[in-house]
Amino acid sequence: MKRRDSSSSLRRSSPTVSLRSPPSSSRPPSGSSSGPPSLPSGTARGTRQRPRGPMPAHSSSWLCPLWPSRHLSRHLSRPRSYIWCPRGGSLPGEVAGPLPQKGDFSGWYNEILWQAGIIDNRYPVKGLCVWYPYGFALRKHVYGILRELMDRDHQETLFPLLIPENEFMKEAEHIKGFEDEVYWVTRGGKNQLDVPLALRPTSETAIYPMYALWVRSHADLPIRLYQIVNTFRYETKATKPLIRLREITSFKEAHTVHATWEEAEAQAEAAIGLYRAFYDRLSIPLLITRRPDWDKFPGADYTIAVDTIMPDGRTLQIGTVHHLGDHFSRTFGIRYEDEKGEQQYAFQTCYGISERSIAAVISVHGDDRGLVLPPEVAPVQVIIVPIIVGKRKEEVVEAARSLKAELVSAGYRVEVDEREIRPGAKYYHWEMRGVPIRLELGPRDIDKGVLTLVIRSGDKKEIPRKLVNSAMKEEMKLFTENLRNKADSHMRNRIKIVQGFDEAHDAIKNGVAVVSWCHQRECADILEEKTGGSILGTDIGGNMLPEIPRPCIVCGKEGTPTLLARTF
RNA sequence: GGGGUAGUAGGGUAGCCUGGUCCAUCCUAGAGCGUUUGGGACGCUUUGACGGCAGUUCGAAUCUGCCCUACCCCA
Repeated sequence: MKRRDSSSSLRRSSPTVSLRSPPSSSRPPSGSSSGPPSLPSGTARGTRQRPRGPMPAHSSSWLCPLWPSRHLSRHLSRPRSYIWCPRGGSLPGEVAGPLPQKGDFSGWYNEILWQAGIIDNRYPVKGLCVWYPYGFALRKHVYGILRELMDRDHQETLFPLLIPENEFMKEAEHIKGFEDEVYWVTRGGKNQLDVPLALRPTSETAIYPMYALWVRSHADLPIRLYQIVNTFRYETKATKPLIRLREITSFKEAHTVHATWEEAEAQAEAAIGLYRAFYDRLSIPLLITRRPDWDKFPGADYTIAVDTIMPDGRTLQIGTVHHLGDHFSRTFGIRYEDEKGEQQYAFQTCYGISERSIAAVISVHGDDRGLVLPPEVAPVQVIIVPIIVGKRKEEVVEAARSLKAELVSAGYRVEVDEREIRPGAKYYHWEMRGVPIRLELGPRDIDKGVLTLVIRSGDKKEIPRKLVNSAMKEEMKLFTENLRNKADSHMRNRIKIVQGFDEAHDAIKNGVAVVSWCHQRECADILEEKTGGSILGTDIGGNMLPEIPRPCIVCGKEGTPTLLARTF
């Protein structure tokens, strides 16, 4: 069975996994006397051991990532607003091991998440990750866009993490889809629970019993709610940070209720519109397809998914929209009284986006030097690097700070890097973190009344100090446009319209093959086997694809444009 | 689901086949001192590791078993 997205909700089948808390007697003694600096070496290793990956180098800043470096606090009193990254000044990785080339996507991806301070995947439970402050700031801005879009006609809510077994087991298809990957809470303290509690793998079964209570009349409809929560899935395959996780930390799931099937369909369309808008803001091009029947959400009438193409040519599902029909409303008893006074079952949709959206931002835009972030979501949009030489230090620092103040009041996220390291080291540091614009300010610039401006894409120029505000606005707009154009053309180049199996097989080595397919399962199986790819679905995005010939690539009957790819 | 490779300091390696008690080295980081500063500064002193559990043994990083974890390939 194919696995598509750990994030936005699909299925799985079989036994259940019990979560067992360790007997209290086996709990390691808490490192009572050990001071803060001993955490990484002492506590962590001694008791729980942390086998994976690189470790941030200096322990005190790992503990207190927001603390200014010692040198700085000693020489220059600096405001604490600095977005400080774990491991302080220079990263071990930046010097010891350069970032792998993006051509080695797997190596590049694993390394950049750590080096750019996004997440640390060395938490001692497989498949769980920790967000670094910088990564969390990126998440905050990305999800800020998502919230803004959702809030236009949805309301945000919060439902519990735990779902009682009896509710979870109500919808047959749904259970079959998830039961193999559900974590179960079976004990409270020393007592066995009467009713085992599932950690939500997705929240249909948490939300719909409440919807059954809330929905009374047609006047209550439509309901459009969403929540941003963590969800848990016991993935059995290899996990991958932000992409295939056992704890999805950032699942935005929307659940709507409507009077008719058609209204629900219109809502699904609207949801796709929202996701288009969301990814457009992130400059990420999309493929939009209707998933084949055997690959839809368990319990849905149909599923529409949005994917993007990763640098290695594989596709990543970064959002799904499901029309649930009345399957769940029948099992959970979500009924309303219509205008004629008759009880009717409601129709529902749900749709989700996860931190895969952030994986996409990182992967689609990043380059050999590190992250490249769209200005709208960059935690730091402008980094000011004071060029401090000898005697004019105070003057330069003051100039940098007042420049920052000016830009901050204009609404930009700006930092001054006052660390006592060489300017070049700072440039590399902030390039790795994807800061769109760097302003260098030294004695020579002050004398000339200019700033040296460097775009993350590489261009360098001088701008008059007085025009800095308008220049920022202009440069960021240009930068965003360039990002979008580059990503778009990159994607277009990876989509190939093909006629035969061999051609398809070749095309999916680097991207997506467009074939014509007749919707028959048998033909799909043959197609997938002969080409080594998976069917994403039938194209409904359209904007990327020209017309293609009609006969099915397998049987020759009438077909429709269908996307075939290697998937994550 | 199947197979492969590998876990030694924060990161990268050596040592393992042939067990021997100081686990070596490179980079980074922490503590300390000094010199530096327009594209990754440097010198000296110092701190820090054999994934876990069990077994074999006088003795285990090394041999055996189980577990955990990571990466790669194939359904």
